[in-house]
Amino acid sequence: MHFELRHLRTIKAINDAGGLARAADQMNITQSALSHQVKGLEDQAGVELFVRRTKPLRLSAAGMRFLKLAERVLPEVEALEEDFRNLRQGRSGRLHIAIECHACFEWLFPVLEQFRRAWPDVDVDIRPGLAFDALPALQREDVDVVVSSDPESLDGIDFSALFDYEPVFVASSQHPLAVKDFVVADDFRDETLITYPVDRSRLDVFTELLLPAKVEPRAIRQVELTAVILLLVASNRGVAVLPDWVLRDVRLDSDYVTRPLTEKGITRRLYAATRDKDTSQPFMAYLLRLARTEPLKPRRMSA
Amino acid sequence: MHFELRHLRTIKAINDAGGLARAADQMNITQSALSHQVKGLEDQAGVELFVRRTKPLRLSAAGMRFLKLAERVLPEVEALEEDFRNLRQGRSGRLHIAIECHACFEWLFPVLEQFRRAWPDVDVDIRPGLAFDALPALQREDVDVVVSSDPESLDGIDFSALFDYEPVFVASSQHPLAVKDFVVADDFRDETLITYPVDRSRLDVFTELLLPAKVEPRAIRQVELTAVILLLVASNRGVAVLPDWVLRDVRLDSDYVTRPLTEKGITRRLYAATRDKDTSQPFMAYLLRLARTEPLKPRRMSA
DNA sequence: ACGTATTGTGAAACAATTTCATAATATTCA
DNA sequence: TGAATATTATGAAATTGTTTCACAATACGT
Repeated sequence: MHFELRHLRTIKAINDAGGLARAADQMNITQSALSHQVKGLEDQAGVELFVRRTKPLRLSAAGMRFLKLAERVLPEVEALEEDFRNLRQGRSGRLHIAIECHACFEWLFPVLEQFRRAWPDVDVDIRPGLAFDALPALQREDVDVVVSSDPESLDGIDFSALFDYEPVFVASSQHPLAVKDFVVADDFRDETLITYPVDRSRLDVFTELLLPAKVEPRAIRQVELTAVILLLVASNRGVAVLPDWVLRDVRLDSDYVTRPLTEKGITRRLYAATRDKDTSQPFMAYLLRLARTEPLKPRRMSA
Repeated sequence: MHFELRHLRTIKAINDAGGLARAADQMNITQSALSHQVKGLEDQAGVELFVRRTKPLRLSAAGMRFLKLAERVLPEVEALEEDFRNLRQGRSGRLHIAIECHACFEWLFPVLEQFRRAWPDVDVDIRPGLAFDALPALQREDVDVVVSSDPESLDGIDFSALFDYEPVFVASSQHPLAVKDFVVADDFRDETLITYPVDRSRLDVFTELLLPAKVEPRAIRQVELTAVILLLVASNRGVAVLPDWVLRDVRLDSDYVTRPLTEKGITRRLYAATRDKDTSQPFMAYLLRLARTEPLKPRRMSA
């Protein structure tokens, strides 16, 4: 005994139309087909769904229960069908974002706020847990966008450049290094470096400066929140290296000094990784455009 | 685009089994059949339901929504299937009863109370509104049992005798007629007769006594509740004729007198009308047995 | 009781699902 | 990395299910 939605649709149509013949019309099949179908259904169910004694076919008590089920279930099914239609047309979808760079919250949040207004049917979320192994998760479709500054050549994955940024040294204006025009790797030897609590391989100071120069800071202190890092820096408990966009406000604050790393400064580029089949989806394209233009109007890509 | 429960079952099975091949095993079809089915479903939906890049097939975001639907809908469908299984085995069903005789509540209620304990899955109800046209309603399957004292020969309808009863005259012990051993039609000429608010054709006093004798009571007062009728009778505001089973307690009460109608008394028989296809259903047979034996142990059928 | 409206039935046409055999692809483990 | 294994995909044929056609049977209204 296995019911099908076809059966639910049939029962509902017959009830709505008030008769088998009229229902058949509405469903664009012959009355005969419906009659066979009802017979088959009643055989399967082993229960009489209709009162045969009367002429315009009417539902029996058991048939009524069937109808109740149909009226609860069919709208849900149709809602999903509608959902899929939207999805096919790119009006709805899922946008779960993994961020490898810990500081990206800072510009991503406002971007997503704006995105949400433009695409209310898209299911937006940030998955901070997946900082590790974000790209495999992208391939497995556990997430839909990965924000990263380390593009890899991966099958089926597109990397779209978003914008360039500069990892910038920040210290208290009381700090000895404040007198220098720029800082170099050796300057960190006697400093306490404050970083996000992530692996060195994903911190620009290390990958771009300290590891190549084989310099180890005197101490490292890991702090979760950007605001707290800045607080500690201001009270001279250590120094930090943060992306320039995080330091927008700090640059104007006389408690801090900001200095480039190396004489020329270091430039890094941020990318959004997406599955190639999604990259040109309307809402995805919209997000990428937004992420390229919105975060920092003053500072654009340099190349 | 038309989904079927088969598709929901497929998605759920693949998710539960963690792979297409294992799911096919569980569903007792070949892996190939499932593969074709999934392909067909994705074509219809126009949406990728699975991540093909990985090997044990996994649900995509859209597939997850489909799964959610399946997990909401399938249990409901299975519940109905279970329901129908019970119904086929006669364990569940509907028992909506129409009573033509207004006083039948008195014995029917306790009977149904006992019935409900024995058949908890049967949907029991009394439909008092259908006192008129109860038999057509029975044929239309609007109700399942009609309690009546007027059997008709009707196609597809069985009348099962339940028990005999006697319509009995009841009056205050202060009433002038209390001195008589029995009452006759003429005795009503100067009385206020208290009856249920139904048509005369369904009141034994009229059909069996007053109409044949062409006697009209001085006044008629219609009262809904049996207890209220008895109250009015006790305070000598009128007389009534009620079935003996209603008067069981009253007979022992010195405020009342009860007297037979005519010298020999009148005997009526109560029937339960059912559709012939239902009459031998287990729970229906149980109800009829109960209704025959339970109401009045002291008084059984006389013929 | 007759004509009309409605439902039921069997055989054939049509459409779908499933199987079989085998290819293609991913994953695992040495 | 490359074989061995596990898993999914595909095409053609067999099977099963659904619909149509033509007409029979049955209820309903006047």
